[in-house]
Amino acid sequence: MDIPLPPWRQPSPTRARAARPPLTRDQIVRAALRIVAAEGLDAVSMRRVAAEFDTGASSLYAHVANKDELYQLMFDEICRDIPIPAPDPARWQEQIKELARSGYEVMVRHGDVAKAAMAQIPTGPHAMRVSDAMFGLLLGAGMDPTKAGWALDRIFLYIVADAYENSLYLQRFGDSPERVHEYFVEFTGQLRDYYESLPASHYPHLRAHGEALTSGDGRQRFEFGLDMLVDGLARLIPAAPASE
Amino acid sequence: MDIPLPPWRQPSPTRARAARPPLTRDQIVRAALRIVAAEGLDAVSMRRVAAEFDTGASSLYAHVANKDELYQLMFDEICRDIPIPAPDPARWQEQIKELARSGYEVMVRHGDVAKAAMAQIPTGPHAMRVSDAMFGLLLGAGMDPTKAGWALDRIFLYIVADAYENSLYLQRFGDSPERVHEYFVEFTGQLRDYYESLPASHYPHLRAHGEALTSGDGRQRFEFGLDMLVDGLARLIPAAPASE
DNA sequence: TCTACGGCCGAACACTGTTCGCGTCAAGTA
DNA sequence: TACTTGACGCGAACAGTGTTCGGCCGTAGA
Repeated sequence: MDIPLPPWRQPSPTRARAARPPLTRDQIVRAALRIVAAEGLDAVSMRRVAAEFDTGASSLYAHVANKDELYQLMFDEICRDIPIPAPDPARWQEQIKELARSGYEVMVRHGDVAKAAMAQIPTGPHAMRVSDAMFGLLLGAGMDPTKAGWALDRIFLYIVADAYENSLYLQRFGDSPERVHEYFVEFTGQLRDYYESLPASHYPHLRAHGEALTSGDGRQRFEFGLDMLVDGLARLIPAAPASE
Repeated sequence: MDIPLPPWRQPSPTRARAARPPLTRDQIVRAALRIVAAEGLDAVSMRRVAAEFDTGASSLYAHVANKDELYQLMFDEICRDIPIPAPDPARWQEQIKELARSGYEVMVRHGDVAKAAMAQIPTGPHAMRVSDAMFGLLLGAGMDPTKAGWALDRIFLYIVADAYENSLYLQRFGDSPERVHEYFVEFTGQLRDYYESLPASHYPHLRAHGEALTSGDGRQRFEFGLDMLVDGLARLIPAAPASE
């Protein structure tokens, strides 16, 4: 039973079980995020992630319950990169916008992880840190806790939804990030032409304002919607003069 | 060649090619919507839809380019059910909310078709009819076309995103629609307990307001966010006193 | 020293969207 | 009336997917 192996039959030439570092959740999550950044979320399959460690998909299931949990872990890992501002109640509107922008930027930078974030109550440590900070800003502005909780929910829904929508556009426009802008210009041009070619009898307003409907890029639109939300919030502060 | 078939070998017992009505896009789309209503969007596979006509998946590809186009057609078909209010500029805020509520209701009623609507510029005839109406309300309120276009975009993003999130919750809570409410109550209860069990050193605000954070159902939250958006909109009307 | 256990992993299952190519039926043309 | 053409119907197959099963092995505990 203990016969030494002949030299031409080593226990798999050099690599197999030689000095394999054991898998960990963190390594798996980071590998998945690497794949998202390089190839998009659709490329993140269990087999693809496992291939990053020269192994099969089933090896991952010892560390991660299923793909959904992997998504949650990826989202939480990303939230680590969102900076938290020190609360300054006088500037609460601007601070909410700053935090929202940070979150949006992080999501957009990490491609379509936003998809994994939709419809998840944030329960990871880093996601909750961001939630707690935003909630604190709302409370500090003088809102009652129930409305602050709803506002928190709505603002995050907006951030995640926009980031998700954005990622779907990028995905549709092709894989080359440097060509995205010209594809975008071409696409909005076609869309404007289409609106302007509609019969005015059926779609009078779309027909008349094709130019306005296709103006502005993702950032401008995000900012515009953020203004809408925060301005609407100002009405909910009981005794404050809404804004300066 | 014209020998009559022996009685034990009829041209497929009774049903096969007897009097098959030809497939049409409309029938396919309606069958897909039937499946969504009964079994959820995840059950809508090409094979499943084809099975509704006792045929194979490949038969559908003569009428529908691919699954994405089928999704778009389903979404547009649903938009047919959204009633369009006759514009009354004096009540523009309430009318925007009515139209938004109608859209939300229709999406929620049709389960997770909202998923198919995210990141789609609406180009179907019925979807554009709804867009044109909402755009008209915004213009009628006195907004300049560019801002009205952005507002249109943001409002629909909000509606679709919330409906989508809602459908994901329903899906997660199990298949029985009558049990959804009690699952919801149980889930929010657990979530509240979880928040209240957090270390106050790390998450002071979440810890302190678990009750407030888990209050309100989907409708209340949708309405709250809608108020935020429309109130924020009121600031953009040049010479109007914001509201009555 | 033996035994248990937890991580590793190939194979398999039941799916998915989509394509290929063969049939067959209906309408148009000579 | 005979023939051709073309569109639709559809079984089979391809390349994927998430997940589970069962066996393997190396290490840690009794």
